[in-house]
Amino acid sequence: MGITDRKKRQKEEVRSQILSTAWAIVKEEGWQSLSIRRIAEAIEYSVPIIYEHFENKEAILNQFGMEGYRMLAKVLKTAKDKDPDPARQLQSMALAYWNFAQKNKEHYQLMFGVGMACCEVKMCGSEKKLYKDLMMEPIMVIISNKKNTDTNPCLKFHTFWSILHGLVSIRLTGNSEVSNDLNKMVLEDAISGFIKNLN
Amino acid sequence: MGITDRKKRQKEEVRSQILSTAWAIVKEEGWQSLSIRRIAEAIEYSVPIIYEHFENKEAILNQFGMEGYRMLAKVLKTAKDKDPDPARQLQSMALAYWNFAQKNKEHYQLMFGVGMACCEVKMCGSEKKLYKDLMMEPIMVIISNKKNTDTNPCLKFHTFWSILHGLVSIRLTGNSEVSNDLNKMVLEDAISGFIKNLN
DNA sequence: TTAATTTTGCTAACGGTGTTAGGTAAATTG
DNA sequence: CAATTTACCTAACACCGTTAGCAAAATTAA
Repeated sequence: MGITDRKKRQKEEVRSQILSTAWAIVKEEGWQSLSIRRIAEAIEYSVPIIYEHFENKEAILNQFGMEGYRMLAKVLKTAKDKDPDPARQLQSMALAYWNFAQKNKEHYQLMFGVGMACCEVKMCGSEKKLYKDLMMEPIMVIISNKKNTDTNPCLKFHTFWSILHGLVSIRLTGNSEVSNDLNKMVLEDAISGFIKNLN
Repeated sequence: MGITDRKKRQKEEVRSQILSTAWAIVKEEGWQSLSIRRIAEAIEYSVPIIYEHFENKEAILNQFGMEGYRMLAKVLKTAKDKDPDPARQLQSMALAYWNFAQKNKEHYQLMFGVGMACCEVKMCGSEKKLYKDLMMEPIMVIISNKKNTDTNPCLKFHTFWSILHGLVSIRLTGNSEVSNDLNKMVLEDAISGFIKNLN
């Protein structure tokens, strides 16, 4: 039956239209602007049609989430394959990870629940500065005690903070299955490594 | 005038009721369940009353955001004051930071835009595993090449990932004012420190 | 005490969201 | 040509943040 074939193709076409339209909206205006109604309007179909292709809005988001993980795996693989040395592999993969997040901001946000529907806490400048200063001070003391004068304290503070925040937010968003105890061990491991490197 | 005094007190009372009720809702059901209407119902006032105390919903959230920063600064300060040695100060503050995030999950989410209105990307188990395996492999190689046999590769992978994710998500959420170039330098700094520590 | 004015709080609406029940018109089948 | 399936839409439900406009109460002035 060629007719049912064509119908299947047409239905598939609508499905991919939904996804591509959704992506266009996200790219232009961010995740917060993505709504079922806006997709429906853009593809010139009524709202319930979308629910014939996806169970709900989350199902649409999941498509992009999975796509993101596949893309990340791909760039990591190519980075890894460039060199047989494991240490250089790690360096290269780290850079690839960073580049992926930069070039695919929207994917990364979805994959790790970062900055979605954020509340724009920008007004607390002075409150932020306080805890920043607190963490910065001992770092500067350690640096000044060493002969290595070209160490950037601001850079070191940022490294310190990144380690902490990465650890915490991975646990908070439930992106990991490790226990609290292991998480705490990771913390101590990472920080002691940081301090060793500081000297 | 005692009357205007009492009125001011009563108004202040309503304001703090709004905040405490909002907090109760968040604690019980998370940020996604917090709505102006639910607060109004709980304090037994109509919705517009809330707008007499706060410009909008975001203003309410900002209160908790600022409170969070103040709390964080406090615990960091006490941690720092426990020891004059800067290295031990860093260790202690790192632990304090971690404990703060654990005990004040809701505050931390708000402060750093983590896992808010997240899309629950849980279905991509196999997709996740792929990139995990890729990053894990070179770590295991390095570990096995060294004599230190008690190094946990799973722990090391998590450290590696935390550094990366922390760096990325801080930049994505706009929680930092550093440039892309500096951010990249932090990346290289942190990773080289990690690898050095791995050996 | 009464009239004018301010304060206080409400109802009801606007425009938006995700989701679904129920009905109509078109296309396919018998 | 009639019956049935398929495709699709309208309209609603229950939420959301936000605001305009009005009624009642409290305060002040005469």
